[in-house]
Amino acid sequence: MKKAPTIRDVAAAAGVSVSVVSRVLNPESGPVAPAKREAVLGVINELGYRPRAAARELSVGQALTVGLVVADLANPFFAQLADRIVWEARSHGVQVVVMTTQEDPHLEADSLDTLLDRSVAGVIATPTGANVEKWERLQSMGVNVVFVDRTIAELEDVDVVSIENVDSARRATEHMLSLGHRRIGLITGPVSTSTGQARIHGYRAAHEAFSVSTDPQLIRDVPFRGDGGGDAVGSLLALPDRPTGLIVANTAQVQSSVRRLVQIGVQIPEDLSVIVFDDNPWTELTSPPLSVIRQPIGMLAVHSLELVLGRMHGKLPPAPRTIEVKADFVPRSSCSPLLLTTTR
Amino acid sequence: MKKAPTIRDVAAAAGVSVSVVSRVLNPESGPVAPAKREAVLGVINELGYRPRAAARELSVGQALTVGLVVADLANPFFAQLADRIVWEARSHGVQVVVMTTQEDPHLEADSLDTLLDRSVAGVIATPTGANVEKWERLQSMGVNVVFVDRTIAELEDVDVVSIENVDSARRATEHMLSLGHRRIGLITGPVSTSTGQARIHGYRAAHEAFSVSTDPQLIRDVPFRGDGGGDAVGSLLALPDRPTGLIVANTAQVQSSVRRLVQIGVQIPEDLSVIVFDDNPWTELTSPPLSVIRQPIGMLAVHSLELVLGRMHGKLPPAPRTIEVKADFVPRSSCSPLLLTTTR
DNA sequence: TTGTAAGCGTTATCAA
DNA sequence: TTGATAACGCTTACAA
Repeated sequence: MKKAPTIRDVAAAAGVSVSVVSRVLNPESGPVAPAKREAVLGVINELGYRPRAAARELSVGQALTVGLVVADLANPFFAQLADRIVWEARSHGVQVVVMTTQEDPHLEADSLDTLLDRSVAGVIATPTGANVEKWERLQSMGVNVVFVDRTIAELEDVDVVSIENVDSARRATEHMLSLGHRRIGLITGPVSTSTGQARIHGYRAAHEAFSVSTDPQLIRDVPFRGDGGGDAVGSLLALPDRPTGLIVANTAQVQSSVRRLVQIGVQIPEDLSVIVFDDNPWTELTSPPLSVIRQPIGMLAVHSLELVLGRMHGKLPPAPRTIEVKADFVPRSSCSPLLLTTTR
Repeated sequence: MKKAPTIRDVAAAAGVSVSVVSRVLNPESGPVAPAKREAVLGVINELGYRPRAAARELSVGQALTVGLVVADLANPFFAQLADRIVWEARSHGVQVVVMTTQEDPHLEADSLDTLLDRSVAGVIATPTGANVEKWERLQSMGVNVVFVDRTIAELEDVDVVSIENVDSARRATEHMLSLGHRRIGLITGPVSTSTGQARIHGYRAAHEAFSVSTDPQLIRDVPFRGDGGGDAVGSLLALPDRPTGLIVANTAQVQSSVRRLVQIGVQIPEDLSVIVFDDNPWTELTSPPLSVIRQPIGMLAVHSLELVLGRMHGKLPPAPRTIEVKADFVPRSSCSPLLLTTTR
C-alpha cells in the first residue's frame, strides 16, 4: 500500500516549483521553458506520477465526469447507448458515472443529487418525465443537461437528442397501410412521455394521409416497466374486430410483446404483420425475422456527448439545441399484404 | 449559476463549528449534543446543503466509488451485470464508474490508470487476461479488486466470483451425450482465459464419464470479439464427419453463432442439437427456443459488490475469496435424441 | 462535548 | 518565465 507521488514530489525531484509542474500538466495555463518542461516530463514518467482527480476537482470546482442516467441498462437499447457513450467519453478523457432509475422518479431525484455532489460537468439522461424542478435546479447549478431519446415538454432550455419520432412512426404505419392493412394496433409508451405522444402522432398522421380513420381501441399506451406489452398484445388480439397489423413502438416492451405473440402462437406475418421499434440484436433471429425501425444508436450517443462536451467547454451558443436523427425502416419478413392475410 | 452552500455556511447558520457539522454528517466520527444535532440537521435541510464529494475524497484519500471494467456493455450479459451492480451499489451509497475495454489490453490498462486517478475504493472487472503487473500495482495501492466471470491464473490474492464453469460445461455436454450424441462441437473462449479452459475441461470430463473420446477438431476456441463464432459454426458443419450437437460456451459469440446457423438454414434440433451459454433474453424467442446454461447474473452482481464493499470496510479476512455460483441448465427445445437426428 | 487549525493535492493569482 | 501562496471544502487530530 504505497503512497502515490504528488505534484510536490515531482517538483522537488525536477528542481522546480509546483506551479511549473502544474503548467506542464495544463499547457494552456501558462508558458514553461522547454528545458524545464522536458525535465518535468522526465520525472513524471520516472515516478509514475498521476494527478489526483479529486484534488483537481476541488480546485477547479468541476469534475471531468458526466453522469449517465438511464432507465434500465438491461434494456439492449440503453445498454448499447451506454456502451457508445462510455466509449466516446473515454476518448475525450471524460469518465462516465452510470445511474439507473428503473423509471422511478424517486430514484431519479436521488441520482441527480448524487451527481450534483460529484460536481459532474454534465448529465446525459433519459428522463422519467417527473422531477422538473430538480432538473431546473441542476441546470441553475451550472450542470449541462442533455436529454436523449425522450424529453420533458415543460422543460425548455435543455438540449435534446432523439430520433425523428413522428416521422418514424408515420413511416412504419404507412408501410402497413400501403400493404392494405386498415386495422393496425399500436403499442406505445405512456402518453405522458414525449416519445409516446410523438409516435401516436405519426401513427395518426399516416392514417390521415391514407384517409383511414383511427380506432382508439387499437392504440395502447403502456408503461415502460412491467408486462404491459404482452397484456396489450393479448387484449388487442382478443378484440372482436382484431387488428391485422401491429406496431410496437415502445422499445422497452418489444420483448414482452413478442414473447406473448410467440406464446399465443400467432403466425407472423400470416396472422399478423409486425413492425417493432428498435433493432435489438435478436430481432433477425426470430422466425420470421422482424421488420424494425432502427434507431441509430451511435449517432444518438455521439451527438449527446458532443453537446455536453461542447457546453462544458462553452463552445456552443446558449440557445438550446434539438437534434433529431433519422431512424431507418428495415424491412425484413414480418409484414405481408392484407390480401394474403388470413381472412376470417 | 448559484454557488452551493459549504459546510462552513451550515456551521455559521447553526451557530456551531464546522467539526460539529462534520460529526453530524459522519456520526461514527464523534459525539454531538442532541440539541445541536437537531439544529444542524435543520439548517442542512433548509439550506439544501450537500457535501462535495471531491472535498471528502481529497481529505480521506478514497472515493465512495467503485470502478466497473467490462469488456462490452452491448453484450446483454455484461449489461445486465452492470445494471445489477449499479443498482446494488446505489443502495449502499456507492457510485459506479463504468469503463469498457472491448477486450483490448491497452484500453484496459488505460482504464485502470484512470480509476486509480479517481482513487476508487474498489474495482470489479472482467479482465482481458493481460496487464498482470498493472492489476498488482492497483492492489498494492490499496484498491480492492474483484474479478467477476473470469479470472487471471497468474494473479493470486484476488477475489473471484464466477459460475461453476467446469461443472456447467460438463452438465451441458452430458446432456448431449445422454441423448446419444457422440460428435459434439464446442465453441468456447480463448484457451488463454480461465473460462475457456474450464469449459473445455468440463466438456472433456463429460466425455470421459461416458467413455467417449474427444476429437480436437470439434473444439473451437475463438476470440470474444469478431465473428469467430459464426466462422466456427461454418467450419464445424463443413467437417466430413460433422457434429450432431453443438455447445456454444462463449457468451460473446452466441449471437454470431446462432445467426450463422439461421443463415445456413440448419434445422434445430433435427439437423443439430444446440445448447448455448447464457440465457440472453431472446434465446426463448427463436424457433425453437434454445436450451441454455443460465448464469445467475444477480448472484454474480451481489457477490462481487459484497466483496468489494466488505474489503473497503475491512470487514473481510485477508485471504482472497473465490465464490462459484451454480448455473442452471434450462432445457427448452433445441436438443433431441440422436436417433431422431437426420441420418446421413 | 466542542472548537481550532492543519492537512489532503491541485489550480490560480500575483509578484518577482 | 518562474515561484510563493492562497484558495477549494472536507476530515481529523488535538486542545479546551
